[in-house]
Amino acid sequence: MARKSRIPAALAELLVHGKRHAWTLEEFRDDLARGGERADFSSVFRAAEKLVADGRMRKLTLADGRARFEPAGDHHDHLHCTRCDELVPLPCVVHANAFAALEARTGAQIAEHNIVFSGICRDCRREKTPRRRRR
Amino acid sequence: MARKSRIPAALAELLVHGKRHAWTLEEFRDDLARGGERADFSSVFRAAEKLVADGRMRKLTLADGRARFEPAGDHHDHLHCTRCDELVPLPCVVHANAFAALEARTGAQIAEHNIVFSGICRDCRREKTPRRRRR
DNA sequence: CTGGATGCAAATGTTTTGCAGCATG
DNA sequence: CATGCTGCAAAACATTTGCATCCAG
Repeated sequence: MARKSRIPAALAELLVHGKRHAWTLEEFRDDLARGGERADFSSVFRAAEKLVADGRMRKLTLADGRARFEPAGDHHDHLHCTRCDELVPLPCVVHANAFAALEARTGAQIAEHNIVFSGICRDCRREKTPRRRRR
Repeated sequence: MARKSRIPAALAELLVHGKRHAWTLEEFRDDLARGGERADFSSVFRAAEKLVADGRMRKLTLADGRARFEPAGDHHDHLHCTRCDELVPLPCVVHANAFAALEARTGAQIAEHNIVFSGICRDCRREKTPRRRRR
C-alpha cells in the first residue's frame, strides 16, 4: 500500500475502517476532519476521482443529485433509505443470466447496470428514530 | 383534457405524440421550439414538475447529472445508451415477487426501485452511426 | 530540483426561486 | 379583478478546473 499523499491515503483508510458503506464528498470531508485530517473539497474530489480511476472505489449517482462513493468490490444493489439518507448495500436481485436474456430479447448491448431501491432500511425500521436526513 | 396553459399542455402533447421516450429539460424546450412553442427554461421546468406532481410523468436521474422525464405508465427498466445518449425503455428484469423476498431477507421496506442499464441500444448497434452524444 | 498533491478561488452546468408583467377566466 | 403562467434574472447546489504554492523524494 503505497501511501504518500495524505488525502487519498486517508480516504482509502476510510473505505476499510469507516463506519459507512458509501460516502458523499461532503461526508468524506467531514469524516476526514473528524480524524484530524483537514482537507479542501477539491482535494477530496480529486482524491476520490483518482481512487475511482484506479478501480478502488465506485461512484454512484442518486436522485438527490449528490454522488456517492463506495469501496469497489463484488456487485450488489443499493437501498437509498428515505429516512436516514444512508446508502445500504443489498444482495443483487437479478440473476446473472437475465442480462444475456435481456440482450437477446431487446437487441441492446448491456455494459453495466445499476439498481437502486428506495425505502426504509432495517436499522431505521428498528430504531424508528431518524438519524439524519437532508432536504 | 383541460388545456389552458400553453407550456404544460404542449409538454403533455409531446408525451403522447413526441418522438422520444424521455426528455431532458433542454430537449423539452427544443422540441417545443421546433413546434413553434417558444418557452423559457424555468417555465419548462415548472411545467414538468407540475406534471410530475400530477402523476402524469416520472422524473429520473442519470449519472450524467441531467434529469429525464418520461410519461407515467407501466413500470419498466431503462437503458442509457452511451452512444446516442437516449434513454430507452426495457422490460423489467425483476420478478414482482423478488421484492417481497428481498424485504424478508434484508429487513428493509422497499417502496420503489429503479434499474438503469448502460450500454448500446439496438438502433445504435444497427446503424453504427452515432446520432448524437454529449460530453 | 522536480513533479505530484493541496488549498483557494473561480468557472461550470443544471436546477430552482423571486419577482413583476400578462393573460385568462 | 384575481389567479395562475410566463419570462427574465439571479440564487442555489454540487461538481470541476486553473493556478500558485507546498512538500516529499
